Amino acid sequence: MLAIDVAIPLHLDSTYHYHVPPSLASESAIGKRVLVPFGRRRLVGVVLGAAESREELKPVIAFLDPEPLLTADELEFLRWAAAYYLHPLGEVVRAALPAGLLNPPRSGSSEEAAPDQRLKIHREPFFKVVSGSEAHPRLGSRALAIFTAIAAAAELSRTELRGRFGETGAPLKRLVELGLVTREERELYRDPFREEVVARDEELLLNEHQAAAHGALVAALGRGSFAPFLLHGVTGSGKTEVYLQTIAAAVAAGKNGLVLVPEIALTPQLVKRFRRRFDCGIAVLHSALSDGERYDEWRRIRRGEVRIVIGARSAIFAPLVNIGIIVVDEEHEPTYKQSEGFRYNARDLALVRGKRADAVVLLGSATPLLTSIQGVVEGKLLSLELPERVRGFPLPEIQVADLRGRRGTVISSRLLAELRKNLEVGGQTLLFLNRRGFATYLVCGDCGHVIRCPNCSVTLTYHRNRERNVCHYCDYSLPAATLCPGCNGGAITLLGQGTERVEEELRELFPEARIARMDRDTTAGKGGHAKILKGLEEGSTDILVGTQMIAKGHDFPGVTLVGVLAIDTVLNFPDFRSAERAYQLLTQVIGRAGRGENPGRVVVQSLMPDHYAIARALAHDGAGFYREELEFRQEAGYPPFAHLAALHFSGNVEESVRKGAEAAAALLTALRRSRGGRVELLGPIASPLAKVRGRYRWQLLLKSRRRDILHTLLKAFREEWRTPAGVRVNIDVDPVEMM
DNA sequence: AGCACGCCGACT
DNA sequence: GTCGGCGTGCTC
Repeated sequence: MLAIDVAIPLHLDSTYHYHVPPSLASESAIGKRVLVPFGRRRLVGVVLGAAESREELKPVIAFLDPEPLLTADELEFLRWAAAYYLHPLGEVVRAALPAGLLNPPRSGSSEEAAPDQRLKIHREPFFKVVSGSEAHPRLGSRALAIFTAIAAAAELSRTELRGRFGETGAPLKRLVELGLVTREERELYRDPFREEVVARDEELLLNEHQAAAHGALVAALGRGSFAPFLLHGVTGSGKTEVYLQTIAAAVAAGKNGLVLVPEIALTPQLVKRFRRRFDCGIAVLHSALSDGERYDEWRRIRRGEVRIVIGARSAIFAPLVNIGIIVVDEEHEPTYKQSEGFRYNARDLALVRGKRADAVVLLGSATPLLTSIQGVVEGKLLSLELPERVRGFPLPEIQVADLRGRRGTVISSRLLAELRKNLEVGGQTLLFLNRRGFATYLVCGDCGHVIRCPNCSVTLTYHRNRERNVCHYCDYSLPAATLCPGCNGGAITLLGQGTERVEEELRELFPEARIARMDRDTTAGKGGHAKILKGLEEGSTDILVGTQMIAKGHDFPGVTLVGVLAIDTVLNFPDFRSAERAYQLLTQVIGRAGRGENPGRVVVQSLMPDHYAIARALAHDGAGFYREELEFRQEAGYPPFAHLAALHFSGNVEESVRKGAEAAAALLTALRRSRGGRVELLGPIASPLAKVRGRYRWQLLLKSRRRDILHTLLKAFREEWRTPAGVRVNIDVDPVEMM
């Protein structure tokens, strides 16, 4: 009897086997969803392949798809990812499919009922006039009007007809019966944005560097084998145009293109440029899509109706076939990393998927990861450089406002002077501060009590427009108290400035200026980003204050002043990559200035203006920064070639999580000894035990120079160590090097 | 993740 | 005497 291997979307280490009753045997296929009994539940899994038949196997209940959702090749890729990230395959598969497809059926629904009822496929009848047919003399006036309308439009949907004629059921039926009109039911895709009309545009003339990069990429496409590139181009150097023209070459050669962007809500301009440039089908997997809309986009891709897919990190799993090129825009962005559940890095997976598909992989950035720079040095990545801004536009002029000895300064006198000047000439200003809220640190002036989150033990941030103290870690909040909860008396002092405070101060300083703020608090709703960015684009905003989201990929030629209020908060972040992050952020923010003939000005405030990450960013000296950072890491014992892995433990009971982590540490130490060492146990790091969203968490950090050894050790750990009940372990493989 | 099985405290 | 606490283990 036929038996199959099924991936179950639960946190389980193994896959499960079922037998297929003869009546269903013809439906069984790799990549289809299958409804199976599991314990006393019924779950939806995915068919992985054939299995050896055994007597005890339970039978599958039903196959849920007429055609497979995933190809064997895609499943192989997911298998690889599951093994590499040491994560259950079923959950990896779930991450790769549109949300909801693997949800279990609601209890009580019939056996045949699709478990994806939430994701209804929309169908719509379309009406077309049969060629050569003429209005029938016996038609009523309504039917005649409808017939004429359909004839004029070539084809009309029922919705369109209803909009014009009201209820159209009877006359349409008659038209069809008379053979004048055909009715065809088609699936309808939901996408509120597709209708947006965009004007075509033409390819831009490439400058010498762009042309050289483009030439190398097209040549690699022509060879049809895996070729990974790093496109290192300064801000404003025209990387996007290189992407566009290279993808155009791939499409012309009959191949498809996949484009990953850090966060699609922040890159509407990039998407628009693709829509303007290409006539072929484009799927955009943006975060504003509902589950249903996302499912529709997914099906368009699956059916081969699109040639180009643009999306955020999960788009690396898009069911696109025949991939010629994968672009990872802003490859240094930390958002490529999924940090919950199945922890993967889409930037790394792009290289793996590209290799499997014999595709060109193009990692683009003005501030690449140190890892990528090292990849170039080692010959694993091919380097393409765009050292100049397009049309020779100059880089902005930068000044440093040294904050040493001026504690508590939010806006230095130098920045204030520049702001005033810029407002006078009608220029726009971006102000960057890496902290939202009003005050980031609340302390009692009398007893010194600090207000902390009871769950996460981090300090709460005061938000003035909500009048609440909020934990930025778990979202816990309290009504803002003016009296100290510690001594029931002393007044709370507000320390540490956030974007809300800066906005308020600016309104006092420049009452006539039009000021906006962009951070997670002001961009919450659908289209929140777009609204704020539009204000800047249309010139109805003079000053925009914001967190790092203002640093990302927009071109605003009107911005002639950029102020960086406190880059030191990034630099002093407790992470060995903090210097790299600071350099990247600073360079990106600086790059927002003067995207045009006007070079613009930048003022950077810092307590550590001489730090190499800051100094090199200010000098536009990327090469210098990477050289110094490499040296620094080698000295500090964090060579860029070290691999890190974190074991995350979480559960509801403090004791079991701590004990679990301790037992894991002991086991890892033992394993390391028996397997030759060369892995360093660094953790526990940061807070030994934190409570986040009601769950206790603990993490262990491992470091090794050899990925294979680290990986073997982690794998052995997964196999040998039994997770205590109530404790969940996630392994975060953070390959600092991964080519 | 559920869901059951299984042994120890307060209830109709 | 049972109802039910959640610790432990299993799910083809």
